[in-house]
Amino acid sequence: MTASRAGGPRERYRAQVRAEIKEAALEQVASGGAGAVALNGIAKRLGVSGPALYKYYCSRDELLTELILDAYADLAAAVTAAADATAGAPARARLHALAAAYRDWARAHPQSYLLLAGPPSPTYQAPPETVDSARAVLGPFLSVLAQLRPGPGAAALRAQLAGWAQTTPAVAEWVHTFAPDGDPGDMLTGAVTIWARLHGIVALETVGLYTGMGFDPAALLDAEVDALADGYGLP
Amino acid sequence: MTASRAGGPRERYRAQVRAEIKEAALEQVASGGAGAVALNGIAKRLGVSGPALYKYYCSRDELLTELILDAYADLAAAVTAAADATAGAPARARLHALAAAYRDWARAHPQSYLLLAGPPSPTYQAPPETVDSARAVLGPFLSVLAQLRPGPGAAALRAQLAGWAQTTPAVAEWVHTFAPDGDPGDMLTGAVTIWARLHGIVALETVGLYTGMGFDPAALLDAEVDALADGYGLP
DNA sequence: TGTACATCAGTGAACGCGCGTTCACTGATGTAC
DNA sequence: TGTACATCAGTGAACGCGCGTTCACTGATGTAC
Repeated sequence: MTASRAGGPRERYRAQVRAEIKEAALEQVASGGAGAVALNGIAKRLGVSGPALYKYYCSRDELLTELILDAYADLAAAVTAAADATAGAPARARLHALAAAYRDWARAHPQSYLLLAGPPSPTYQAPPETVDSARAVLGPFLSVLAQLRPGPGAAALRAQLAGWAQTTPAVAEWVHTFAPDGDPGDMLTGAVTIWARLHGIVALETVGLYTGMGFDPAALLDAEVDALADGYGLP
Repeated sequence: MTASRAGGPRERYRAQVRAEIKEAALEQVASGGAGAVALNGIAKRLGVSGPALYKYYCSRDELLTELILDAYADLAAAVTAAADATAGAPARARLHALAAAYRDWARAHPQSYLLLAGPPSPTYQAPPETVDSARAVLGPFLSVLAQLRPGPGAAALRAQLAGWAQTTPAVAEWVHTFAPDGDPGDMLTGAVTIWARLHGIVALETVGLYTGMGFDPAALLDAEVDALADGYGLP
């Protein structure tokens, strides 16, 4: 038997073509959202017949899933880079930096952001890996929030999330990785809160619902980050 | 000439059929999002040939636009009802009620909410009426926020929005309608802030990104509303 | 009240499109001996 | 080093689908006199 060996020329070629396919698909996403991703269109752009793509992806949905996972990874990398770049700075300043990195990524790849924000098509079923990917984005925020003192208002939420961490070891471990000294309930409360605030601001901006309203979304983002930092007593 | 008179039987029939078409379209939206809206499918459900629909809507996009406007109106009605039902109650309690009404509407019509939250298709161009419709949703929040004292953090945002109200009479008028005694800059700041927070929480819930996270979105919503009320010094 | 006519809802056929996907195949490429 | 063979990327034709939209038309319905 003559199988293609790992790292062999054929396998390397495969990886490269897969990357080219994803690149073309990303251009389609950028130009018209998830709905614009069409295998035939990709094939045409690569100068190849349609069925050829089935040597690399066994369905359109599989390709979409990879695009989503890539987008998550990309966004996570941007946020992580901001966390690394501000290591040692006061928590509030870091939070501003992470939030700005999140928003900037969305502005640079608006349609990719919408890909993460919603189901790409009625029939599409999100695979479970996407949940892990979302965690990668939120992780750096955890490390920045490590010293938060949650307000009394979110008691119910905090209790629920503390319970989640207690019953789900993977979650507790994840929190511990990014915020070793933090209380899991507090940390998760902070993460979920900042996540929702970020998404709200960025999603409305991305779909264009601020159009015609005379304000800079960055100002709203800053105000919300400050409000959160105030509420949590961050320095 | 024998034109069909306003209120005549033919015109009444037209209105009824248009409503049936929208109803069928709404079912499609509910089952698979905006992408699932297909004229042929609607025709089939109404027991009518496809081209017949063109007597009522001259294109698919026109139908989509009506669905969006209807959804906005429906959501606005739900929020307004909550405002009316709590007239006279403390601002904080009313804010909770409006936020809950907003979320409840989204939970009752998740796909319709997604219709508002994003462009239904790559080619679709949102008509300007939708902006006015969004205002109708936010209006009741303005009246509830009438007595807010904005924190110092949002100075930049407040200044920008105050400027917008000054240069755009329609906006100033709109604010005045719902919050006659409020400062336009403060009012708009509050409205935009609560809007983004609501949308963040509700959108993440609607697309299912909280799946597997052990908390009740209502708890998050309550915590965020409380935080906002605290920040704005609402009773 | 009766009749002739204009209106208009609805039909059926057709157009042209692009889609995802399958299949049997060809021909180049890497591999094993 | 040369040769025979297995592998596998890519092709072209085809399937079946549903879509939005147009067109010329029929037949019922409401209206005007």
